[in-house]
Amino acid sequence: MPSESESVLGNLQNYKMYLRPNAHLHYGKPGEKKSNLTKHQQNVQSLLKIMSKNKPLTTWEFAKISIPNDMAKLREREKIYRRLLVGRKDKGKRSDGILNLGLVVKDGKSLKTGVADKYRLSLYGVLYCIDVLDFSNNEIDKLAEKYSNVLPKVFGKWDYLKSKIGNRIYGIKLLANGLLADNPQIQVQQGIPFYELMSYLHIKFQRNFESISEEQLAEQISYWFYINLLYNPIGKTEPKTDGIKNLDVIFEEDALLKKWFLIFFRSATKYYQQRYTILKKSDAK
DNA sequence: TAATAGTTCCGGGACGTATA
DNA sequence: TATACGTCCCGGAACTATTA
Repeated sequence: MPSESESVLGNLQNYKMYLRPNAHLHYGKPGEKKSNLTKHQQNVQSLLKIMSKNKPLTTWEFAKISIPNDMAKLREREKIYRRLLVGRKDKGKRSDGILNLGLVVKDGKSLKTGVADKYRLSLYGVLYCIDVLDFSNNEIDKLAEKYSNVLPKVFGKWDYLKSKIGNRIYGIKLLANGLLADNPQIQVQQGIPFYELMSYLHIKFQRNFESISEEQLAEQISYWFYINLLYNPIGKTEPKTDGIKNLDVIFEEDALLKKWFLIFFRSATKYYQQRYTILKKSDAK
């Protein structure tokens, strides 16, 4: 049950068009030097970084990570973090926190004393970290480990995927950078339905422009990830096989994953067949 | 066992400074 | 200059650990 203080997430187009530029505006852009950031922006980024390395935690626990020994300073830091997350009220005016923008979500409760909310990055928070915080591959690995249950088909299989495709796994950076790859001008090798599948992916989720559940968003991101692996710039290496068989390297030891992807592939095929039939019937001759 | 101290979480506000 | 932010105050509730 999302409360009024939490934001509603949209699909990937929404991320590209609104959330990502908005987050850049408020909390910093990729490649921006740390010295150019306001203190507030640095605070937000350092909190996001802590979140990327941990499971869901309370504001108190986040503060404790930075200040383990000094109670007075710890209380102060806890307050800073809580205000960054949930916003604050000053002279009757309310200003939003990062929970409101959608980079962070509540996930679970701590019952140590009373009830306290736990927080973690949203999927877009994850993408923002990869996009802006200049993560090394090791940091992405760590993030994938902690967020494996949020993005099960990618982060949940991270080590397996890495053993199969190596560094191409970090192609997730392209998505974080806002590259949806649904542009027909992107050139791929013949016989690879890269553009067709990417386009269909966006068609499939277009109804979710304004609102999407986290599970559905994880699906969209996961499809994007595997479709992206089909991409090979022309002239680099000749493909040994055609079409989505290129993904068999990954799928051969994971039948469920293969099935999941094939269902998507077939519904794409069906979609284009139906469209083609409509065109065919309306041909003036 | 009962009092005391410490921890975790929440909230409000004053006030000076930084940012637009 | 209006607004947002940082820093420093404060107190209450509810629980746990320590001490006497």
